[in-house]
Amino acid sequence: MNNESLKGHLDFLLLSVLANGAAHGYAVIESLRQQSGGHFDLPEGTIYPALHRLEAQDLLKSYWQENAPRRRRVYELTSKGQKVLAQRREEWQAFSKAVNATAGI
Amino acid sequence: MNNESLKGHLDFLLLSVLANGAAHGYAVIESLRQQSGGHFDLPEGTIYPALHRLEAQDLLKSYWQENAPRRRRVYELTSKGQKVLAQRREEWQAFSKAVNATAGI
DNA sequence: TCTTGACACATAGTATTACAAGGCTTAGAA
DNA sequence: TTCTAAGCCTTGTAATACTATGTGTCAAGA
Repeated sequence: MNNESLKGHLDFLLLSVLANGAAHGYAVIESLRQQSGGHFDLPEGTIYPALHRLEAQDLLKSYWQENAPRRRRVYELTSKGQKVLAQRREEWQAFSKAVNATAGI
Repeated sequence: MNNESLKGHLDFLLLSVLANGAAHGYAVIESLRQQSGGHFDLPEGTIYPALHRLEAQDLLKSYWQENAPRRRRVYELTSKGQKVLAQRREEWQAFSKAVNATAGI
């Protein structure tokens, strides 16, 4: 939420959300909020730069959606993004397991 | 490890380790390595500043250990530190639960 | 003896990051 | 018309873990 705990995990979350299907930035924010049970209510200044970063790393590709009531840039996973997502998933599980073990949980 | 995933969680780990008993910096590094199954092998440049930070926040107190073969600064939890640890523990559990829910784990 | 490595502490500087704060546009409701 | 939500963007900032480097002690081996 309002602390530093998200750092280093945001990319994993974004890739996870987009693994459910292509979506534009505002929808990603919505999905994050809903799927996390309201825990991740992230500002646009967090999401948009992160999406740009992931696209620059070839983990996402994007296009302007035509025939939409408002202009929307839609993002979707690349094949590289899918591989990296699988990797990030394992890293997250190893990380959380290690934290739990250290904390006696 | 070598990425940013630790950010915001290191304090929780340090408090957790010291909840098992007072220890000096080098021993904290050892405990972190062992309790995490080798996952957290953190350099001294990470640990010492973090311990100082926690002490500055009154979550730890420290003293130079006398009659030791080498000079050691021993850290232990304050009562405030214990309370904050319990709080951090809940935050971690809520956070990891939210990540898992978002990622479909 | 000399050297290597483990033990033990410390700090200055760096890169990365999430976020705050602001700005822009458009559609639909009040 | 006015307002709000949708939708995108960027600049600057604070916090953080880490790299690199320095200090010194001690034990063991070459």
